[in-house]
Amino acid sequence: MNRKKRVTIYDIAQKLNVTASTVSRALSSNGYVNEATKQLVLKTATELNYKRNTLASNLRMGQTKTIGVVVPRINQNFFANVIAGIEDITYQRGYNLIICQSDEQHDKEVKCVTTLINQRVDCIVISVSADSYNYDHLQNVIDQGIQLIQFDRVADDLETLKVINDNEQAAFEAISHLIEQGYRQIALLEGPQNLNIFRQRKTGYLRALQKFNIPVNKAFIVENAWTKELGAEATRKLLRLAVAPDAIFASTSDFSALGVLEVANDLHIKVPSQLGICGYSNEAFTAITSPSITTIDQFSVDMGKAVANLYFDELEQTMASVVPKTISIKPELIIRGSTLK
Amino acid sequence: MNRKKRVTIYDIAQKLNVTASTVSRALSSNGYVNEATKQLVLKTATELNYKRNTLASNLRMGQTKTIGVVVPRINQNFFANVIAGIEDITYQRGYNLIICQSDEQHDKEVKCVTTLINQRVDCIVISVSADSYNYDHLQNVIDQGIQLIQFDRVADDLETLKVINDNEQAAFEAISHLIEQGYRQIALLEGPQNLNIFRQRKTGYLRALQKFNIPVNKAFIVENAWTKELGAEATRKLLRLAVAPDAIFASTSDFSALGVLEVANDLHIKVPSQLGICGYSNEAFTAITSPSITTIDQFSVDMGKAVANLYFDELEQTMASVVPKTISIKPELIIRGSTLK
DNA sequence: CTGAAAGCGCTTACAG
DNA sequence: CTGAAAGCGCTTACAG
Repeated sequence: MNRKKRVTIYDIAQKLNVTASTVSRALSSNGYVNEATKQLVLKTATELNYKRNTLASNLRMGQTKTIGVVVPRINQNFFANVIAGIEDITYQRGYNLIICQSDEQHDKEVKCVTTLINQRVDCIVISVSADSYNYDHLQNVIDQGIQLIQFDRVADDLETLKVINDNEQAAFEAISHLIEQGYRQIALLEGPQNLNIFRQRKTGYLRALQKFNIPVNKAFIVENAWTKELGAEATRKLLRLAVAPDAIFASTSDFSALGVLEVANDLHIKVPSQLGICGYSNEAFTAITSPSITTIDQFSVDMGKAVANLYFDELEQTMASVVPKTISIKPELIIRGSTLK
Repeated sequence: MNRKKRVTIYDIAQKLNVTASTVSRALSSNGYVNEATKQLVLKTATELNYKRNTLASNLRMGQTKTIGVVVPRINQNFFANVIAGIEDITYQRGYNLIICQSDEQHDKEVKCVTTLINQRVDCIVISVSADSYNYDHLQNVIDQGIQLIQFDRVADDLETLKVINDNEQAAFEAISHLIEQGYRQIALLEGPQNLNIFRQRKTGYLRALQKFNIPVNKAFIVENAWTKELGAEATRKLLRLAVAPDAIFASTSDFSALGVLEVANDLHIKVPSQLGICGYSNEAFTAITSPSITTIDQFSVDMGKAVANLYFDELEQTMASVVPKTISIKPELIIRGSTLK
């Protein structure tokens, strides 16, 4: 380690013939310090290019002003946006962010959480991975007295602060819209049902069909059509059915919806007249396909901000044990060419 | 702070009637410890749900195993991918990442860097903001004895480790391709020239024209057409020229190229026959527009991995002062419909 | 208003 | 193989 010797409060103290206590008080504006001394300390600190050692400070103070974030994938649009939103708020408050990605693997997620606990972060913000099979590691966070906020993909049973999208309502509105446009044979591409978000979207789908008295056709519900490729594959199968769907709700993602669109184009099936398509997430590309794709905007940056604000709001009531609380953000159906007959 | 008292090595020591020294040695597998004692310590540690306090450990050890990353925007595809790449490698090495975004603002960038210095990160990885006007803060990093790696947008003069794309060559190849396709009136949408990447792309553009003996038309070079809107605006102006371009190289980004394409479509100008379009970055959407857009892939995830690997490789030669070194990644021209006559 | 002292939780040379 | 002690760089009650 070619680490150079760094200047500490002792260096400043020595130079000014005072003690470290005084320097510390001057630098942190904590406790009484003679104004003249204070100015002198401040001046000397910049002269010597002093940088407070946050490590030592944190260790002493028992808090790190750091929030740990665990997401399945950093470079997935939705999560990147949530992180940006969190950063926006936490930065203003002088907090740092430690970011980890679980790569959708439960084991890696557990390791990430452990690391964050070891780092003594003040709060852990998490959206669980797709193959999560238990939540002991999250319980552990709570047991360690670290704040825990879940967002988007949450473990329902765990009583924590949560920020979610109203997925059920969004799906309900999407399907209602399809029905109003005259579609009747509506297929659902669903995601892993161990994730709350996909369960909820399915519920919204079923609720809408029920409301409009449209029978559920099990052949129309395709499991795990998450990617573009899987969406395309599912579409090919669906379109081969004796009674083929006249609309497909890719509840997993816009990528999946894109797969649907590409297959439709390949087969010269006209969208939206012969086949309606609705995606989920409002990825940038949905606006520029032809036709453009109807989708659902999740307000991801706002979601991140809500997460961060929740932390700061709940922290104010510092001593009190945290009351579980869920903030639900209402997504918005963005109606575009792919469903407008 | 409802922080609970956490279990420390002293708690374990007390329970086992040994000292903290022994516990520490057992936990870190450092120095001699009786195998039986060691197992006992390990067992007790898990029983008590002990988590090492990384803060204290780092303070004592003088390193944090943490890398700070500063990017203009976390939720920009390119940067999100680079971060994911960095994370992939650093995670394997047990390193943490602290992420900051400068929001393209020099002042915020300076603050981010200061925070990271205070955090005593072992290394700072940065891609500078668009309005950077000096690099004192980066010099400061070096002065503090912290490793500095620049990537993509770098301060050329600063002698540090760098990972860059060969922007000039990429632009050169893109323009050469356009010329080979028969385009002769090639316009350039350029980005802020204080950023090296945009200077280099311009150089590549000029070099290609020169090679093929095509005179430079100053009216064809449009400053600062960075976004979709600005790209569109620039295109409208360019197409109104007495001698209008027959191809546009949106060297700033694919978003800009998308703006070009949309204007062309609006004006019923045929792409690629009447107008060729080339973007930069290989954003996902470029593959699915119609026509699809020729662009340049930067291998962003690989770039992130290269950054991280560079850190670990140079660290091995620990004591030696770091020799400035630049790794150049060769981007790849992705030829698509928008330039294939 | 300032100083002396203890302590945050760890690690590690030094004895034994 | 284990313990006693010092120290990483701060902060803060307690005296004065």
